[in-house]
Amino acid sequence: MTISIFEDNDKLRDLIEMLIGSSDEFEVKGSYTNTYDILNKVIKDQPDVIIMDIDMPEHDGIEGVQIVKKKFPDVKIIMHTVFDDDDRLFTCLSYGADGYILKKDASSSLFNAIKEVLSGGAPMSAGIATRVLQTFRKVEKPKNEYNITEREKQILELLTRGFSYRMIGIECSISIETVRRHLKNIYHKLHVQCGTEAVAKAIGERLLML
Amino acid sequence: MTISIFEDNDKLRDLIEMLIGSSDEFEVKGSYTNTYDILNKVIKDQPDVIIMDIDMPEHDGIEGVQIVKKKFPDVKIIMHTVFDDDDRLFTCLSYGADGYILKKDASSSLFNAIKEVLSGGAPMSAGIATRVLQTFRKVEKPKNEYNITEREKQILELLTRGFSYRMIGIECSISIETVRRHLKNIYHKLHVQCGTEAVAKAIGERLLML
DNA sequence: TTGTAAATAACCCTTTTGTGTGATATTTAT
DNA sequence: ATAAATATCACACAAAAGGGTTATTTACAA
Repeated sequence: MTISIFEDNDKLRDLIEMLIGSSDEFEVKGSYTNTYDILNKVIKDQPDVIIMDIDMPEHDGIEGVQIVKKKFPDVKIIMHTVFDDDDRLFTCLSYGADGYILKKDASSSLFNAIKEVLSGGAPMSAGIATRVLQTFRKVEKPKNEYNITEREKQILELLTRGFSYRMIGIECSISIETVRRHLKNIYHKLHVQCGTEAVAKAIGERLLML
Repeated sequence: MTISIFEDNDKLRDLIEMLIGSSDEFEVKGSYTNTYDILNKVIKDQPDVIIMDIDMPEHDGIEGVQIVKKKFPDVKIIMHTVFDDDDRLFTCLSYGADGYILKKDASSSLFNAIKEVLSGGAPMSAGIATRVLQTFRKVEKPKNEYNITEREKQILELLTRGFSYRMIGIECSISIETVRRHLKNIYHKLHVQCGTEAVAKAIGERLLML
């Protein structure tokens, strides 16, 4: 199994290289200080796994993940970084990173992570995994802080689907005047001036499911 | 640290109980064959961690997760099940499950999982973690398949914020007629009939960030 | 150079929206 | 039982939206 390393800190890079090279299972094919021309580096090395730092000068690891995964989706990429903010994390994941290990973890984590991706897993530091699962938590209740009634919600939903006042009236079997009255109340409750703004707010605040 | 177990298979339940009980760190406070009246069971046991099977007669583990997490979000729940289908997995995660371990994994996994949730992590079997990360990949698509131009996007965004045609014109320093023309083009490109529908579609398909 | 796409603008005309004001059932909660 | 929401309908009116058509300018690529 072959590994490529992208890490701009010389000491750390040497350390990782040594750590991995000392194993008889893995071989370090290349190590680099940034992701400049990364495609050719990957083509040359043909690594099974890439250890990717994020913060590197000129061409960083996020760029690297994006480029490599687009061309070689089968190459496993483990992010190895100090950053644990949501922004960078989810950007990397969306580009297809296979693992996300924080540098503050023991270096044995990195070694285990390599074995884990190779067996089809997705190694993550504890806090990272928690953050990822957090995103699946249902947005509790549509808290309806605006006191929109059921009828109003129904009408708002039809509006969202592009129904005109008249069509809404027909759909709900009520007069267009009633539709107007409902929408009037809705706009007032949502503190908006018009239908488009109401729709944007309703979707944005998850008052209705789309 | 105290544990409660929900598992209808008698043999397996005994095994888990023994496995955990043999440790001097953990104490099994209760073990049950289904999640009937689970709230009172949890109130009585006051467990730090719950091991939760999914497939149990009458009241299953999915129901259990939902009920317990709603009242006691701080109790850690590890799903321990044979099922690895997306449906059950993401349902449990949406209810707030903290870990998801497959029964086919070594039983030491379960033991490690308990330690991991207690230290704030989110233990998952390898395949599960991969499945979870997979969902972030397809989210990546701000790919403007409708060929909306920059100018059009800007105008669409103003519309979303409740600007009238006239206000958009003033904001962009163009005549209302031009605004009209742009919106006309936008509606055509998005295959919608009116502004509200366009806004709903634009937000829904992430054509613009809100 | 010519052609295509984007942005700009105007005119006409109909329908739709949004608001103000008022009123009457119907349901729900106290 | 009674008060408070909620849902219903109506009328008038100004403003806005949306559709059709045509045209000019700019920029960039074939």
